[in-house]
Amino acid sequence: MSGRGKAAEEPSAHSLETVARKRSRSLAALGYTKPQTYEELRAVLASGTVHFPKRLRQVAIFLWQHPSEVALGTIAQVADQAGVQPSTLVRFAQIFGYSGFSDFQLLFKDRMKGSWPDMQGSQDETGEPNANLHFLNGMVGACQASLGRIGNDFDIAAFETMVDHLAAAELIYVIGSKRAFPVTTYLSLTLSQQGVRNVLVDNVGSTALDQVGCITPRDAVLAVSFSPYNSITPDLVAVAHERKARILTITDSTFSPLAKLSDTWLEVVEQDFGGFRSLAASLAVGMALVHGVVARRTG
Amino acid sequence: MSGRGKAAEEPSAHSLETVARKRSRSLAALGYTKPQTYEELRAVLASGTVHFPKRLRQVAIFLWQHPSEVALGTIAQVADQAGVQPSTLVRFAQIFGYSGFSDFQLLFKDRMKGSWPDMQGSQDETGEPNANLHFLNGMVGACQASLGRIGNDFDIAAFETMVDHLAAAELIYVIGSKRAFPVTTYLSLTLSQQGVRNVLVDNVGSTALDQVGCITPRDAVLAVSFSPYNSITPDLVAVAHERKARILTITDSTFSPLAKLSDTWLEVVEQDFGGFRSLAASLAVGMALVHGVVARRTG
DNA sequence: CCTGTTTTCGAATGATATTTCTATTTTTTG
DNA sequence: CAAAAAATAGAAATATCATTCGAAAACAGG
Repeated sequence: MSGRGKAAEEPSAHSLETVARKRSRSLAALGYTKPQTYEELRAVLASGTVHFPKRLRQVAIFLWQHPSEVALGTIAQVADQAGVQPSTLVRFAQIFGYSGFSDFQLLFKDRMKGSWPDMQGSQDETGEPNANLHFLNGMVGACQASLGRIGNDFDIAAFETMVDHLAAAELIYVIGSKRAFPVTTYLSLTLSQQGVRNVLVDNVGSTALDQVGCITPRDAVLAVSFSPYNSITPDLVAVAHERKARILTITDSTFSPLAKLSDTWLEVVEQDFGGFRSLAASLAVGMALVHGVVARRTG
Repeated sequence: MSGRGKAAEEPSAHSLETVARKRSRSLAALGYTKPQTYEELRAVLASGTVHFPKRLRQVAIFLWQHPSEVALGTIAQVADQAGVQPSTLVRFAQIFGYSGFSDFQLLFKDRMKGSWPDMQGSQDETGEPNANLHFLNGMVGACQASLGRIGNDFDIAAFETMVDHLAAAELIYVIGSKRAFPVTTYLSLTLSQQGVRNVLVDNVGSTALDQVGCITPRDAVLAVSFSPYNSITPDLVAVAHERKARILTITDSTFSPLAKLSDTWLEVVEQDFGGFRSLAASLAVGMALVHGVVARRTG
């Protein structure tokens, strides 16, 4: 919001050179051009051509998932929510060629302004006095928003590929921890009910590694993983990958460590409300996968 | 964003009097209460009961017509666009009982955050030739329908009672099998993450009966069960009932064997599509329960 | 036309946010 | 395993912002 600094001038040939010599790492120096719009930024992030270290990746994930927080908040608030230092945000912005966070933030503000061109008139009077009911409504809203996103942009090609691989597999290993575990549980259950043989890797008795150690190249792994990616799932999937199994993943961003291990992956972004995350979209996609596999095998 | 000032305390009877004597004009002094939401503010402005002098009216009109500018901009930018001095904006905010512009601006930011939780809404009703996509849309529809039913008829009283009992319990046993298991898994996980001690009765090693054999009258059981009711869940709950624990149930019909064993129960009806049942509504209600318990215990 | 009150303006002030810089930690490389 | 490079955290510095306050202007009533 402040401290814009007088160094806000466009990166001239000279300053580019200087930066490149001094810090040696800026996307501009690598031939990238500074994203002028939010969509361009998203495209760059999604391309996966840029590999960030831990904290910067953390920032990228947060920007991806909570653009409105970035637009509305101060650098301190955003840094806090993303779990990094304010200076890390500045570094991130500068890597993309901006003079600092304020400059960078304009992308997000413009985006918001653009997609909400000062409506006037629409009124919804939903006075909600009860706190519990309020939360419930918020949670329902988060679920519906998550489901809504599926309708908008869904990678049907990736989905079909996943169905193909799963249908062709001799045995399907279903892997997921923490928040993803309810999803894998339901997947495994419905697969079994539909007569599709599968193994739910639940790590009871800490036997997960031994289980995935039995995977053969004819098998497929259906992995589900959400940010933060600090569970055992990536390790298990890495083993499966070494053993040359097909890896099919449901995850919530390009930055998932599973993305690069996977033959195909689907992005399913779940919304949260008050820190409680929806699973509705993932479950729906999961059911569709099961249905697809059954249809492919029987049809 | 800054200079919040130490004069942020609510207008007490005394300060009201003082202000009224000194400046003689604040809506609080006129019996108005400080608007807590953007909608309330709009209502006050629209009512036309307040007559502002020229510059303040200018402010009111600008706020009405360009709420997003107010949310995203700094006081200087907003003042500039509205054609007034920054201090005029501060005065305006203070008339409504806020300590200053920053405080006032939160109304607009919250409003934006709330109604822009990441894109949502637009559904394309294109006739879908792809079978997989068709099923996915059907599944999404089933989820949304299930969620929608919550909004219509929800027994908030039963919900509150359940929260009370759960919050009062020494230890919470979470029980559910088959389709209900993903729900109990997520319930147990989030409860633990929120610091609420609980036992997930998962029947690994067929130890479920022994686990529930440890239940005391000070404990509570949170049971989830769906039709058909042929699983082990009713048996486990029956044991818990004999041991005089509180029984709180989420189920899908009056005919559930759990209903008669329960102190309180909530009906959550999940819709299915092609034989695949949604869990969205149960999960949403479950999260609301967890949230309620945490709020009750900490608040 | 004058006087008391209300409103507005704009500079001074106090507070906050952003950025820069450096020591430390982590990672990579030979 | 050691040395070099990169990345990070944290604090200090700096720029910007929000608020206050006194004086000038506009207004209303007599």
